[in-house]
Amino acid sequence: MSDDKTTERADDGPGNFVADIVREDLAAGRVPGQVTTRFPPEPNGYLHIGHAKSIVLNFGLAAEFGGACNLRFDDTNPAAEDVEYVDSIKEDVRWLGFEWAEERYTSDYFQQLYEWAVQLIREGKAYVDSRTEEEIRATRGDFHSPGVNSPGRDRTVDENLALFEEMRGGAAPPGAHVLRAKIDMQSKDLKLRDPLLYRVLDAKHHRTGNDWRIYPMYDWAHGQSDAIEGITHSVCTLEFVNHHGLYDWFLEAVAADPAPQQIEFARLALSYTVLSKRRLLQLVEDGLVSGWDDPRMPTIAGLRRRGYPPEVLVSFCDRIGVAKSNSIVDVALLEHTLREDLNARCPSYMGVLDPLKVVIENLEEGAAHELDAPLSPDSEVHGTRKITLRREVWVERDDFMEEPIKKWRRLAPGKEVRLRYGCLITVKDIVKNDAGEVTELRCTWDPESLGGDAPDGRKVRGTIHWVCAEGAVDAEVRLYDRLFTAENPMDFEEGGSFLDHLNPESVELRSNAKLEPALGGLDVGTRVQFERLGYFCFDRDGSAEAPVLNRTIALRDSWAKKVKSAQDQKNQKNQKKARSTKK
RNA sequence: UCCGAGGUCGUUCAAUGGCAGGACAUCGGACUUUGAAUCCGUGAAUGGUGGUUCGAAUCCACCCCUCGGAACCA
Repeated sequence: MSDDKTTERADDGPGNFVADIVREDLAAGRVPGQVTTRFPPEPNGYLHIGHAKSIVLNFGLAAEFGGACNLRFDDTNPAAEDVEYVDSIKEDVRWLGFEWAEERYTSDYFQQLYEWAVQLIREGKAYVDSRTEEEIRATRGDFHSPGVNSPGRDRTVDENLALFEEMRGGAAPPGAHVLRAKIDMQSKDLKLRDPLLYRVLDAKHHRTGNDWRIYPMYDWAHGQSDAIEGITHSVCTLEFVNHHGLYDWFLEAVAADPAPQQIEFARLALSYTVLSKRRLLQLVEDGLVSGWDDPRMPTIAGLRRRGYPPEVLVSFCDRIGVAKSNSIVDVALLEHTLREDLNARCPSYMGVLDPLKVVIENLEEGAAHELDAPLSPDSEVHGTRKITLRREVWVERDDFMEEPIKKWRRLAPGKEVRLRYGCLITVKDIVKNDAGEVTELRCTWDPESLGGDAPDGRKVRGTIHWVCAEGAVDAEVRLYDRLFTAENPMDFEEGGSFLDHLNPESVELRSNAKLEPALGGLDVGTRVQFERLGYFCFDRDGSAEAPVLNRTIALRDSWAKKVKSAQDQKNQKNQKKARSTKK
């Protein structure tokens, strides 16, 4: 074999330091039983592509090392959480292609957590503080000064037990008492300055109803839940690095053995995108998008509706790597991954978004030429479909220029172009309305070119898409673009907001689109390429008779890029000129 | 200012004391019945200063920069 070298230097993809840690732990015999991870969303919002990174990491670790990954809803704050979110989260994880070993809820552990808390009180490691929220905050100290001990620290075990029962049983109103761990108010690790374990909340929990009034705080609940489930590697994002000491302290305090290990990685940030539940919620609530699944949203539901296959998100997460340094991934990488997948997956049809009529004058009225056209230029996998050429066809308005710029290959007066898989036509006359708008192109065709080949082998550089007027399917097409115009939408001027960077052209409607007949009656969710335009997905807003399509992403367009950069240069030159003449 | 986590091409991830490499982006070329896809190619980086070493992105010291932390949120 000639590939000794390639196997020796196997391309093992981008880095994943978490997988490295697991591998080392396994090699050193530090993993009791099987590798076990969990994906722990709080059911207070929809999942987005940032969560996909965590999902792929956690489920991927379990798969790679033959272990298991649980889905755990971290539902310790009934005020913010709801079943609506539980359902959407499950749907999204499944759609991404992952199946959890067990579906768990932190609320499943409320009883155990409570018993452990009582144990901590008995051991003098927790106490009830009866001061106000403000007092507690004020005595915590800050970065530079130590905290001051709470008077609650001196209460006896029995006193604490009795007070804790008041909290649990209903005698104490919300805010009257909290349970705190007795650690060290002088610690330089602020998280260790007697953190709260429990607060009293008068809220109905979406699962436990009114069974409980005391609700555990994240830090108290999370590590213990990990321990209960036998999680070996508890992977979380970087902002929890500051909780690491407390995570370990709680585990040690209840003698969890073996103890899970918390590992922090950098969450995903994407250019031209906002990924924070709070801000996504704001977009939804302010009506700036149509909902959580608006095709412009970076939510899993939004991307799904936009036309992203789940494999694209997984493969994207695989190639961005997992590291510890905060970074912003270029959205172009996502778009590249998308196009790569769609190019292989989608059959290519023809659709005209902004139709302009072409009449082929020397093509006999009533005549119909039926042709077989391939559904993929590069492979046989998609087969062919029939298209029909008649006297009247639709072409893209953008494909005609009355006064063509240089290197223009498409329709222009006197110019010959190819109708893809159809024939060669030449523009003879332009018909305009009173307003001076072009309404019709009168052309002639070369009957010898039926199918699109030049009979004498002459070079025809321009090839455009078209749709036969008779039998065309009317459709609405929505052209989506990036939601924000700024690379980092969070980089706004003082007094402004990320909304200042909203792209006013993030969606454009083409309500008069004409599609080839083969596109009629396709199922919602079907993905196709429109030749020369991009990839499109049938949306649920449409019907078999009146389809609605979302543009998932445009094809790469090096011509448009060239035209634009030429224009930019011109503008710059003009500006310079203007400046120098001013002087 | 205290504690903690980080700092490698434009971006992102590698190289774990031994020739700084891949992907995306950029630019150029070939091909083309999608100005697509594909193929080929170009340019581009170790935050700084000292030290250890035959040899340092990697080890040590000091400095600089970025991010996170003082919720009865997760």
